Amino acid sequence: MDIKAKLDLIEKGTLEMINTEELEEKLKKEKAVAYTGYEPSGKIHLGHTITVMKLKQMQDLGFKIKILLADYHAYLNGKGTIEEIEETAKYNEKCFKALGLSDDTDFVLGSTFQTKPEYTDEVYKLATLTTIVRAKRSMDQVSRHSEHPKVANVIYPLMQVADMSSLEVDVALGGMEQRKIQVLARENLPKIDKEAPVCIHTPLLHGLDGDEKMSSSKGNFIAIDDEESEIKTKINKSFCPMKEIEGNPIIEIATHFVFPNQAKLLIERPEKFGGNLELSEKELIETYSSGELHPMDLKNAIATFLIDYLAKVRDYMTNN
RNA sequence: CCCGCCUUAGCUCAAUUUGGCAGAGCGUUGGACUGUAGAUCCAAAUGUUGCUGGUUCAAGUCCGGCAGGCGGGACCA
Repeated sequence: MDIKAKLDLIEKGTLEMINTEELEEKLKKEKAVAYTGYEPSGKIHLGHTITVMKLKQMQDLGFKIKILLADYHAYLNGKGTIEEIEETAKYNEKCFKALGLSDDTDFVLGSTFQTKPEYTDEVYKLATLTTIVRAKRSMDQVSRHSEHPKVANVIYPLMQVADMSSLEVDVALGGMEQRKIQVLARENLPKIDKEAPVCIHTPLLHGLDGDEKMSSSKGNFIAIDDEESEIKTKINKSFCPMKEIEGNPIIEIATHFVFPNQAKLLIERPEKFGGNLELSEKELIETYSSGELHPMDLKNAIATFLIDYLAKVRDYMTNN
């Protein structure tokens, strides 16, 4: 596959790449490193899965994949004691493997390197380069909002920037909520004589309740190891306004999971409502916006799809 | 180190001057209405009132101690 084709593949489904020219250079490298950091989370859900799938795709294209299990970051973000978080990290590692990343994937626990002298030295250097306002702003979409924000909130982004240098990352992949931290890295790493990675941002999934963001703290997600019945119930309870595409979580699941995976979505429908349909992405959008496709039929189709799509994951989770 | 204020349901907060059955909104759950969800309407559930000792027939409320949070002051050779 030529480089142009690889670039197109990587760009597919992303919101932005900063920037494409640099990524092209990275693609000429032998084993360029792509990384994503995740705060250990009680459940790995479809939102996480968007980035994991992108990592998997890049792995297939020859990238070395490093996943940071960001235990200290979670700790700084008030997600629990470091012991609890490390338990969760183990579970998350299993989830990521279940999603199909190969054995060549490096899983790195943050605390294994984030206290080393070279690392803290870089954090301190970054601390002298970053204003408090800038650091706080970079955390707007990432940190828990507290009436009593902690110093931890401004250490967090500095560490994330230092991670990229310590893990020798060529490409940093993350959801759009990471953008401000990533840009901070692009800006400040060169100032401490480190190379800034290419930054790639993927879209955020709306919560099943229609909330801005699917998030484990809000319970508005499909977890990758949810039971079949749970998937059905959750999809059925989901926000899904008739004819509306924008901000519709069920349509988003179709866009981000069905169609990258298969050309058509089978909609099983009783005869009295028009009988079965097989729709391409474009057709789905048209049919749904026109009102010809009822939300309930779409929901049933999506639930069926997800149950099948996540079957391998459930198997892996129970057998490993 | 000193002083003041705060801590009540998952969340935001009520519970007056003067101690008298711990409440509301939001959220959650369930029903009604929709061939989904939401919106709307109806209904329900939920408490170690931060912890602890005391006063009292009776304490969220008064007194003491402790913890956590917030603000201020002091110290600055």
